Amino acid sequence: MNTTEPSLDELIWQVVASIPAGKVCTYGGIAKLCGYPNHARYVGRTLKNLPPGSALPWHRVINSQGRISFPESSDQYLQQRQLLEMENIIFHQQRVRLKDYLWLG
DNA sequence: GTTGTGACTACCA
DNA sequence: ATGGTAGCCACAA
Repeated sequence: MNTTEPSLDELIWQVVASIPAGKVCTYGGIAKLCGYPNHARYVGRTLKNLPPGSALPWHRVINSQGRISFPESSDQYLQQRQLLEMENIIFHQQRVRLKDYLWLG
């Protein structure tokens, strides 16, 4: 039997893909929208497993503190921050104001 | 089966 | 604000 039911990964991809430019969502927020409120870490793992050339706007996913979940010294941090700033998202020190940019679905 | 780990979060001092 | 901690759950070794 081939269940046409989408896997959790596919669900996550779909939700992430629907985050509008200039907005962000948290890992927990993605999980919640997928119907799995306690799977924030799974969202992170799914994004980590994305192929390099993926068209998914993975950079619009940040943590609940409004911070990028990479060490500040890493290339990944810089890349994600740059992509977000390119969408007119403003960083105050090392964080963005979720109040201004959070996408609620 | 157990253990350690992680692109997480909420809570508390 | 900042740092520590417990809870969380799928996965790899």
